[in-house]
Amino acid sequence: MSSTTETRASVTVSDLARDSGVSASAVRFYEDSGLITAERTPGNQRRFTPGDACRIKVIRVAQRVGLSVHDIKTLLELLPETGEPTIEQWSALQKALVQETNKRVRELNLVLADLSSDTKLCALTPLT
Amino acid sequence: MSSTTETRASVTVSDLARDSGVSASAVRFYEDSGLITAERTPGNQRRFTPGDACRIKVIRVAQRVGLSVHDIKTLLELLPETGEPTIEQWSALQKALVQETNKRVRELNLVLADLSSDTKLCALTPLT
DNA sequence: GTTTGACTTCAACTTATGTTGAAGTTTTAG
DNA sequence: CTAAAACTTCAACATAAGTTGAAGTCAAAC
Repeated sequence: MSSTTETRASVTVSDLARDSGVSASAVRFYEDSGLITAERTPGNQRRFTPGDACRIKVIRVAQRVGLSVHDIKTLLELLPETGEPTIEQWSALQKALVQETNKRVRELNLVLADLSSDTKLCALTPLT
Repeated sequence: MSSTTETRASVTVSDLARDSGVSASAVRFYEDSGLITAERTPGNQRRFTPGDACRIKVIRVAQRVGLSVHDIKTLLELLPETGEPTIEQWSALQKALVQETNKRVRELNLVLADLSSDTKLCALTPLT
């Protein structure tokens, strides 16, 4: 009854880079930053799980939202440190990302409001 | 018939910093970056015009939109290099800022769309 | 078993947006 | 005039998010 999908470490740095759309150096950077984790071969090479590509895709979406690596690290604590996340965990993460996105949208709407109330942009020289 | 408002250089770095809400070092940085210009006293000290506080306020709004100093420099080319901008010039700038803001909002809306079409966040393991 | 292509670590470099501090000069108040 | 406050330039530091390259090690194919 063991799962057929091998989730154990088998993905190399460059595999993961290819699968997730970031560079190999970024993959290493994310591991150094604690956004992803890797097992090591006896020879000390990194081995990721297939699910890590998912994790990196989440990182990329979060970056589009405007979150920093530090913020993203916090967000990813919604997922388990080990093994595949449950649907519920993914949902919680998704929800958090949606909320962050809406926050940024609200900030931009404030900017639009400020831009419209002209005098806030800058007190225009009053017409004579 | 000369104007009563003295627009000629009379504002020091720290005056401008106070009036615009940024630090003195930021004021110098913006001048170095070409976002604002200053005349110099015989002793080589910077002297800004009162209108420069406006310019810096625009810079700050533009930063809230997410524009870089480089982008902002381009934007500010909508204003005259010298003297007070006309209402039309301010309007053009405001319009450009609104457009940029809307662009960012659209980008965030794309993120929201991606977040909603779950499989884009990451292909969730299909429920058995 | 050896070669070739990945992989490892680590330090230095990059861009952006400033801040901080040193050493020296101007301005201003008295 | 002179002393204090503010100004000048310039170089170094700070943080974010990586990239690049050197020197050495590992894995895979033949």
